[in-house]
Amino acid sequence: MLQVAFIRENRADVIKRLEKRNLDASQMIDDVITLDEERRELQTKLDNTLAESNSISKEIGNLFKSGKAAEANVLKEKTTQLKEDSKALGEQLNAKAEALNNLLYKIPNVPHESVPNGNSDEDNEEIFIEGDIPKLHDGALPHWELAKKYDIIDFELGNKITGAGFPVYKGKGARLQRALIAYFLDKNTAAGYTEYQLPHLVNEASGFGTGQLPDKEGQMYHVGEDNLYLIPTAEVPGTNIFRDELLSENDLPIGITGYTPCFRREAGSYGAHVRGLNRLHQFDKVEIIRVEHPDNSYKAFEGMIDHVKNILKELKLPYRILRLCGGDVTFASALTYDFEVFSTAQDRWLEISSVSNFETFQANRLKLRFKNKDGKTQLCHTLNGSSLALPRVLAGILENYQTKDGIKIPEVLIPYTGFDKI
RNA sequence: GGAGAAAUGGCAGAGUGGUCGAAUGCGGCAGUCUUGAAAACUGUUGAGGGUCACACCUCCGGGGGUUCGAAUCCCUCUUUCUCCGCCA
Repeated sequence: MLQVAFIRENRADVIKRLEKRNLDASQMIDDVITLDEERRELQTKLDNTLAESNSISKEIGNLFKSGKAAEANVLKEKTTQLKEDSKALGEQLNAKAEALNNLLYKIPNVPHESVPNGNSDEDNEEIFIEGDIPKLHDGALPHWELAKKYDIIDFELGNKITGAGFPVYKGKGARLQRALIAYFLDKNTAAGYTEYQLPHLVNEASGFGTGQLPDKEGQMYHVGEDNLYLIPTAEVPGTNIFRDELLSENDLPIGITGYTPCFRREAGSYGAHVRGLNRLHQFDKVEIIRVEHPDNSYKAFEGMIDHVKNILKELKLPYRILRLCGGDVTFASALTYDFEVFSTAQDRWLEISSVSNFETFQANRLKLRFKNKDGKTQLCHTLNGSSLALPRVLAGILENYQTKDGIKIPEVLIPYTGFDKI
């Protein structure tokens, strides 16, 4: 969430920049400022009341010690009213602070200046494109047909065991999944990221920390009995490592990577565009997460982009990079670049990675701070990106690498798969 | 699952009703010494709110209570450790 002090000091600018999200935030921003003023006023009143009763208590202590019990008892009566006052003020203050917080939770991050205007994914800006789109033989198939033809992914079996959106990978399909995970992790660790194995269920506090709660509660699977959530992305456990942390400046930058399955309810998405691997309830992803000094976060962002580019280049997949427009950039993000791979047999682009800089938006919620050179505490910047999400990369490989007599395996993956053709 | 113990600053660890935001050690920062570094010595060093700056307020796992006054007493929840049981 945004910092109140930042909103207060940059009121007009915040409103103007939020307009890029097609959001008129002026009312909310003004409410924040008013609520904050009221909150501080109550706080001062409460503080003064408490100060008075603290000093009386001290006096009472001294009087008792010097044997003046009668005088002490007179003072005791004075504190009764103060106690009532401070209780009432405390309740008002809590209510005010809660109202302020609830409002702050609803205000999205301020987009970076480079974010283009726009309403939907159609307004995203293509900033880079690379790789040759292969000419496929006649009768080239979309990946769900290929999966059946070569018996490497069984969607119906997943339906039987669990339900739609939980595919079963078999034989070379399963091995290819494992190969991709290992390959991605190796690339990430070679780039300096520390590998983590993270929990696949998280508690409520973690859900709030990265902002899935309270808003996107319906998108996560919830384990009611223990009040835990299945992670929709490794970002959640990975970033919550740093919840309530006060780092030293020397600790930065931090880069971690981890493979996890991801679970998404995807309530409300149906139709032809979700066929096959295009949209699943459970899928695999290797994530990269960075904690950065604010001065360095955009440089780090570029570094992450280059890193993902390098992987796609090695896989020899045709891809493009989009700078998301104000209408499409996610709630917590200031700047997001999406990577899309061209799926030749479907004749469409598939999103395979999304790299974002959240600046201090997540860190403010997480209370992730560092002590700067002057000894002051300051919020860190957080960033994350997929490196990479498996299913659509797999779709891209199957479709782009298909030949009349089998699917070739990208060269860099052969050491991981142990075979060069499906 | 049963029995017991515990949760304190960046970390370790004292503190059982007022003089405690909290001893001590480590770590961090600054300085002295040194060609430089290390060691040693000296000083400094929790977080949040509030203020131009002070003052002041809050915080000793979370929540509630007793009391004029709570890190300290009571209730409750959570977590950790030890022993027993079960077990990949």
